[in-house]
Amino acid sequence: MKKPTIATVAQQAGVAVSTVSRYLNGHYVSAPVQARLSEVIATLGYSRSWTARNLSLGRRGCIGVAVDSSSDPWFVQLLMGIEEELAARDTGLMLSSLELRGQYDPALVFSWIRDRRVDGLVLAKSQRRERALLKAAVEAQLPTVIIAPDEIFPDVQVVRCNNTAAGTAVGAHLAGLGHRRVGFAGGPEHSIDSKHRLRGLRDELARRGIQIDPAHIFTCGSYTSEAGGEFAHRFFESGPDLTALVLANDALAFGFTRVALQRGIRMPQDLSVIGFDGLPHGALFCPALTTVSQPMREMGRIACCRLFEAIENPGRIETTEFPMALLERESTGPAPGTGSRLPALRLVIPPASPPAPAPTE
Amino acid sequence: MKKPTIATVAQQAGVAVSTVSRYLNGHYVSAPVQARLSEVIATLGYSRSWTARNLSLGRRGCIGVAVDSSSDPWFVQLLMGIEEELAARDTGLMLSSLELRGQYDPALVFSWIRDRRVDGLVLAKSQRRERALLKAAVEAQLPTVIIAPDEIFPDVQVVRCNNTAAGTAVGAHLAGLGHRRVGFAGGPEHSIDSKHRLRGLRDELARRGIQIDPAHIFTCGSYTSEAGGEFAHRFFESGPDLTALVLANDALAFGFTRVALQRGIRMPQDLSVIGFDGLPHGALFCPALTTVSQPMREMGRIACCRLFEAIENPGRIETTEFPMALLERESTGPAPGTGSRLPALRLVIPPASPPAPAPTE
DNA sequence: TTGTATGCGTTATCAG
DNA sequence: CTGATAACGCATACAA
Repeated sequence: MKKPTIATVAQQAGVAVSTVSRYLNGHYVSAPVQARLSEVIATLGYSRSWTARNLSLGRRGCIGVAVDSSSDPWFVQLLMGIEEELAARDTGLMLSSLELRGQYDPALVFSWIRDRRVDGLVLAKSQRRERALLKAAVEAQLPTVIIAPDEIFPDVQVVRCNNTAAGTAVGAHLAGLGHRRVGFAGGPEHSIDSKHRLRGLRDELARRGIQIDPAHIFTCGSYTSEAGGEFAHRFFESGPDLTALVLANDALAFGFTRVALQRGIRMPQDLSVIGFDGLPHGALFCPALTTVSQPMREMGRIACCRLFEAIENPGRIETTEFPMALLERESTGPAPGTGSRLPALRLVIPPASPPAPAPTE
Repeated sequence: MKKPTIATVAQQAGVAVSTVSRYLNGHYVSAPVQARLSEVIATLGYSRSWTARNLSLGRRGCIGVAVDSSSDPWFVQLLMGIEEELAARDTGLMLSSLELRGQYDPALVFSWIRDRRVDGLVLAKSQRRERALLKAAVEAQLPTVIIAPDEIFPDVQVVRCNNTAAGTAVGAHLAGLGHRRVGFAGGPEHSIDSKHRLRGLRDELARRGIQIDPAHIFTCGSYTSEAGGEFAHRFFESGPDLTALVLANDALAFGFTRVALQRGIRMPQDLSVIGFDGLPHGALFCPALTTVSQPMREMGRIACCRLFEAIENPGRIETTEFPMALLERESTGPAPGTGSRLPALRLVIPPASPPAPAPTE
């Protein structure tokens, strides 16, 4: 018993295939025929072939999604949103980690564009090096939307967050806690996100009469936790006089926190630390990382919507901006008050009774 | 200027479309024709339509991948491997998080099966509740492979890890560090993985003359970090006499560690903790979590390979088993030696000079 | 409102 | 080895 096709349905219902097609696509069909068709389709268990439909329509039935690494926890949240929207549209997905094999290799995405292997493209976290990719996509007239680009790209649809406002929120938060000596550690040299986050922070602090010493504006060189860890060593060696440090993203903050903890720094008693992005596993750390979160899932969803709009109706270029939200966890606290902050010796009393000693058998 | 088709190529080369098709699929074509075609194709920039090809071959050109949540860090690693293999085969992918909207909903995957929306299915971490799904797939004769099932499923291809051996490795590791009082905290009640990991651990310890007190075998009820945290509270309330605790996976260990740290437990000095899975971000914690890692990316890759084999040549049922590898990080250490392990008072000396006191402006 | 005929780009079958 | 030609399943002008 073969799978029923549109022809089977037409025959069973005593109408022409084109009528069935129209019915399927919501075009005009008389009420009685409509009823008959819905019945026949149900009893036959018919479902249309998306492959054939796509061929006829000249579509691929799938979109391409490219990102530095598809295991990036930030991207993963995005993917949830993309998945959600895609499921609703019975559309597939092709994934490309630009750094899948350890080094940057956009060849796959270029081939998608060249061969029109996908109906549209979403690029997450595009940087300067993605320019060629964007250019190719625009020239091929392939609908494209970029999410949270860390560089300025004209002529492309953008879904991003308001990083300046996020910086402002951090400034307000830290100032509210009484911090007056605040530092900032940026990511890559030319990162627009870092610049915006810093600007928001600086402006908000300035508004409250607090200046950031230019010597306390650092750069980590990248957005990885490794870079955060390396920076931490440099930071503590130089022993800057700060009560709070803002890192340009969560990954940096993770790496930094780990090294700080290893060095015996108490958080937030000795130093308040805050990141950006709102990665879920930041809540698992001890102390849990205070951060400013992006609505990543929603961003993924909306990016997909925009992309499908563009596929159906090309030409529109628009930017959607989301707010970020302060996620107050445990790594920020009141600024150290009076007295020495250099605890040469600390007393720690475990709250619960730990396991008794192991008998030496 | 339209996109060239196989017909364009045939015409330009002065041969029939069927010849071009054969050439494209690596069938027999005379050398001169071969040369001519490769030339024409290059100058024309021709690339074939996968949609049309799939229609003709009766394929969908994409596979379905289902998992509890596509943001699960374990799955994410798997996805890298899947992505890798898929890219090599120009195949798309449909994603379904079974718990995308907060509750279990396999409807989407059922519809994939019913409508044959995908060429094959990979199910990650299947549990008892996935039985109906598996049954439907088998009945529909849809090629399927399951990765790391936590339940016994016959008649399906399986890619899994050797959990018993992993338990053994943990046993050897802990015994080597001098631990003699070891506890184990399992996941869900009926988890096969938990059982196997425990069995390996127990057997190896027994082999070395160490018994696990049945009272020291706990269950967390699930595999989440929340469950790990809740368990930690119960665990410390009861104050069991242990020097090492093995948790059935990394997520549990994360939750447990956090609570332990909050309670002032030093790790590994007071208690050694170890998990299973080898999630990358376990290395970011302080202390970094010692664990037994699965080669997740490779598992994803191989699962895909098996799936494609099954698609081309159905019928074969085989199980591929991978070894797990001890990943020694910082949360395990020598068992506390002689003397009291109850540090009523501890001295902590920060290794580096922390920031100087903030002046009270 | 419905039916007819044709195209979408490939692959496979079967003669030559 | 190569060339016609019939599927593959659906959408859509165009005619009725």
